[in-house]
Amino acid sequence: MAFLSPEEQLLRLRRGCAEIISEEDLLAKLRLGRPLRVKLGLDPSAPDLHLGTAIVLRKMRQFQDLGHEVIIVIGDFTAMIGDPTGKKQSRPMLSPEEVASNAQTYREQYGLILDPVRTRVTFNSQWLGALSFADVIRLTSRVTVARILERDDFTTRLRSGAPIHMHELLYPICQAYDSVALEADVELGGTDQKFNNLMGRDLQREVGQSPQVVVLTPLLPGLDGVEKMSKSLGNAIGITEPPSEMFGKAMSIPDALMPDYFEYATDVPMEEVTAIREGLEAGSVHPRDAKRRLAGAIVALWHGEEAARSAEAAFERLFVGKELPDEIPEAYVPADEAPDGRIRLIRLLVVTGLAESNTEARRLISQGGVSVDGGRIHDVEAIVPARQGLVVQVGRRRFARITIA
RNA sequence: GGGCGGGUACCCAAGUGGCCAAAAGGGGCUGACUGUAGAUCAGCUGGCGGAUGCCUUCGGAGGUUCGAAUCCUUCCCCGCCCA
Repeated sequence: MAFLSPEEQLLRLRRGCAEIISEEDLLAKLRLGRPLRVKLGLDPSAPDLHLGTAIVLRKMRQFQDLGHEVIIVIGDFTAMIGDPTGKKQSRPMLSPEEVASNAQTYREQYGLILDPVRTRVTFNSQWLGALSFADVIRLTSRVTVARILERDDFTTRLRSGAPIHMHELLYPICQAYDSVALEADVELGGTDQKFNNLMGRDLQREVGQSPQVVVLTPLLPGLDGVEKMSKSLGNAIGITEPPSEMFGKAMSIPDALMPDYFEYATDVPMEEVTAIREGLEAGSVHPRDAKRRLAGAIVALWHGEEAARSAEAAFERLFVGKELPDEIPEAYVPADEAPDGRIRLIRLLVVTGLAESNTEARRLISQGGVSVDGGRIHDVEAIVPARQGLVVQVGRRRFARITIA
């Protein structure tokens, strides 16, 4: 795949990008005829790879496949600040031991998308930690306060009276310095990273380096269709989730998001994506069918065609046919919870973790959300047999198969 | 350093001595409907073996009172303005 002409490379790289700053610069760099250094900064927390984070990583993989050098920068040093972008908490710096043990985890996780042998993983404490206070002063002297405050979240917080701490202002500068330290040719990032990435360009220019090209990928909205996809918001589809889970979640995205998901989260050819979008708009394609195609394509990307087909079949049985799923998680009930082979339903729900408290269990039962062996139970005080293999269902999709332990 | 305004449940935000486990909205959960979801409608949304009852919760710690989210003292934290 390597040795494509610069123009052809640009053509491929452009697909699925939100913005490239700038295409001319990228083309010029591609024409240098050497592998470009492509940098991506990532949070040091345990990798949480989902369809959203996969977008930028897959773009990175594309650079790899075109013969370029990719470098992942784990922001272990900048984690002390916590990216002011989100509500992310700042966290203490990792110890060298933690860094070492995490490095392996990153490698494995990112290896699911990137080519492991050609991926360099670095930690920015390596160079940021080496700076003296005098270095920091010299560095910050190159950036004006007005320039930093341009950043949208700072402006917003300032206006709304929310606190902004001094060290947060340093975050963009730190990230920009990563690019300087690595002499990056290209920095990848989500659109929310635009400011930080552009700061890298400025700083590189300041120190006499050729400014990096900024390649921004779109942020994928989560299942709720509002917030961006993130594990902590519970609206994510993880790339290692089992096929049926993945399929079911994909089916639950809002209709309006389908074109975006097709384009950014699957390999479905753009011609087909366009055809589906037009069909949806014209009413000639049923949204349900389009979404099945989407869910199938997502599962196929991570688990293969075969898994996609069986996931669809399972979905059909479970939701359309309202049958039990193939695999029901086991839940253990200690034998002494049911000395006479019977147990209060309320207690059963709590013991199996299907309800958090007796009160919640009561609530669920009285609202008609609880079934035992397929039969809905409305009596809050019901006592049920604590039998091996008993299937308890709460709501639409939470199941447990009882094992007496 | 000075002046002013704030800190309430997952979030936001009312409440200024008892009717406050604490309004409204958001979020979440359950049900109905459906194409899975969404939208819509209805209900629920601190805990306690079944309670006109008890426990925990209104920044922290003390205090006043029969009774405190509400009053007092003190401490911590945040914002704005002035210097």
